[in-house]
Amino acid sequence: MLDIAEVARQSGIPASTLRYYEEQGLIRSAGRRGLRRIFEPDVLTRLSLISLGQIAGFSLAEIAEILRDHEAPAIARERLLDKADALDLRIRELTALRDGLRHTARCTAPSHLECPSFRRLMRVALAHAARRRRAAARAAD
Amino acid sequence: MLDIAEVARQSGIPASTLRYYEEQGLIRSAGRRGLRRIFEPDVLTRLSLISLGQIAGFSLAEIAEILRDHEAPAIARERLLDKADALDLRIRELTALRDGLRHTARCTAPSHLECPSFRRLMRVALAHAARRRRAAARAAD
DNA sequence: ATGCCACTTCAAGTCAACTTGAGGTCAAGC
DNA sequence: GCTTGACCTCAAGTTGACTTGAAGTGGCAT
Repeated sequence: MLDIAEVARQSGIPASTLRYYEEQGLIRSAGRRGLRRIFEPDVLTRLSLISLGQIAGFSLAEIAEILRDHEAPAIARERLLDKADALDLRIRELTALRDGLRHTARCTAPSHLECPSFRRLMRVALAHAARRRRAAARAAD
Repeated sequence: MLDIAEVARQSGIPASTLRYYEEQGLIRSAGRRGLRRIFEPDVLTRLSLISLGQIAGFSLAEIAEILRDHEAPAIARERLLDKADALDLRIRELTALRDGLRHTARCTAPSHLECPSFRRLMRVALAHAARRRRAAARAAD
């Protein structure tokens, strides 16, 4: 059994955040010793999963939902595959962007705006931004 | 010359956001017709660049700085290459994550936690999260 | 010339994900 | 048994990127 300071030390996540995660239902403590929370060691695994989800671009609310599902007998496989596909798209975008940045740094043309590959990149950017706004608007319903 | 509604229409960015961007020094209007802003058409290029920067993970403040540099005779090539390298790292992480998600969905092992590749993925996640926190702390100075 | 309504400003609100602070409790070492 | 200080709660503050609302102005079609 670990106290909150030990969990913080081993996970690298501040105690304030751990309390916040508990309040949000992302983790739970095994009980209390007096006032103080005590945690089972496997909370560290759960915290890894939470970090993983954050990198993947899930909100904490989504992560909470997935973790709930995960505790049920069946794992939400479809959800994971969806997110993998979304990551694919994002990876392609970031790759294009990276290449665009390298090109921009290398290219000695008088203006980057004359460069077709740079202009293509910008079109992708606006399209992506529009997509994000639509997604945000949908989520606001 | 374009009015704000036309810029909004062509860029897909709401007028409220365009005013906000102007206030933040990201774009500027060519002048006013009465109270109303009028924009030169090349503001659309600038807005593309802003979206591009956002995808790349720059904050608006960073984008403003880069755009300022960009207007000076020399382009901040080094900065761009730095960001390209940072993107490389991020792309590698996301790729690992995507593969991990696909594996997790496919893998029928009783518990993913027993799977070595899944466990490796989780270590990467915690390390990444810690790095982000350190970066945020540095930025807070 | 007049009325509409797209524009304007400015302050305040929102959202996620935390952090901070004040004031309180209690387990443990001396 | 007393102090210390790590822990607790709960409310409020913070940051970034905007949005919203109220109240005002003025360009332009009729």
